[in-house]
Amino acid sequence: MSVADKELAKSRFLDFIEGKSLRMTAQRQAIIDTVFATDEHFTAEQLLDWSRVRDKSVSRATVYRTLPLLIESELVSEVDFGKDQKYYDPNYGDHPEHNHIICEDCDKIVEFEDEQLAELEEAISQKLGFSLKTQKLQISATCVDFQKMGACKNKCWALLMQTADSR
Amino acid sequence: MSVADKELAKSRFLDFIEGKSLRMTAQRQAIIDTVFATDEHFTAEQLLDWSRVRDKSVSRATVYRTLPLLIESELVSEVDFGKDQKYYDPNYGDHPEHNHIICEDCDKIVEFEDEQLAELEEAISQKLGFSLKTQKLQISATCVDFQKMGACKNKCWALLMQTADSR
DNA sequence: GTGGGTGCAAAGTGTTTGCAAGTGT
DNA sequence: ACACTTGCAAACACTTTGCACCCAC
Repeated sequence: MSVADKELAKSRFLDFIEGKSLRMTAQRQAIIDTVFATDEHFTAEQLLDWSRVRDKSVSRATVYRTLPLLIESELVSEVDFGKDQKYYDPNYGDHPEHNHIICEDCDKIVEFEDEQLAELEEAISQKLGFSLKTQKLQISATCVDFQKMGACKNKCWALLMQTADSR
Repeated sequence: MSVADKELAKSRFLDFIEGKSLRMTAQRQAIIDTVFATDEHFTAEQLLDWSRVRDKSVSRATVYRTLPLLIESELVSEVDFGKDQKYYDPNYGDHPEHNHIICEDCDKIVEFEDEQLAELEEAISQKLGFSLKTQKLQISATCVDFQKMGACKNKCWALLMQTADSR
């Protein structure tokens, strides 16, 4: 997601806010700046932590109250990796196709789109008597690192970060 | 899932239990009888209710403690429809391909498999440098009822059941 | 000024767990 | 007899909500 795309997304959110005659507050500002500054998937708790770096006054409640707005405005989407918490994906606005491939070992996530896949899904839906609205494909796999070396760069890094946090 | 298949699944679970030197209790019996008596997807709470019809002494704790065994034995799988609770699928043993199409309105679920889809997923994974382990495709759609009549048979029925429950 | 927004803490919801008593093998 | 199981209720983790104060418009 380029810098220009991020700015576009942010201004689209401002339009959305205005359209519903909602207000732009410092806390919402901090939260949306945070959301549109990352390409990564995040949890509500991470979003809280990161937003607090920008504005210490952001509360957990406000994060949880802002997330539905981001989802309603279709700039962020909920994704479910079968972990306990919900994850949020800030790249949705540009790429509604929404497929993920996840490394079982290091949780590395790669997003992808595929025209042929989309067509096939449409065809299957019709055959079963449904009219496709949205779809979600998740592939669980092992990444190249793991196949070659039996371990993932990503995982080492995550462990290191965790250690740093708990200090 | 035929009656014979269900019996097979049940006996496979008994083997699994025995292999781990676990015990067959009246409560587990009631729970697995319930699981292998349905083709439907269910939640932990539904499984509790249904199991209690067979054996009133089944507790919520036992249901939650038995579900992981069913999953570990690969006879049931967890599915995530993005609702708040986890759902469980008793048809997994026979059909590990595991794709679902769900009506947005009535939550009707149809399972399907597709060879072409499986091949395409494999190809995409390779192209991205991953080695596919498992996959999960969920299509959200509207069912024929809804398209034709703006409402679903299924939904009426569910509402009726709910009313009956609360009496 | 007013209606929406906020933080806080309490309440919810679905799931897990510690414990003392019970039971299959 | 022993280790595995159970029900109960308390504990958990994540999310939502009621309330009194606050602030963007």
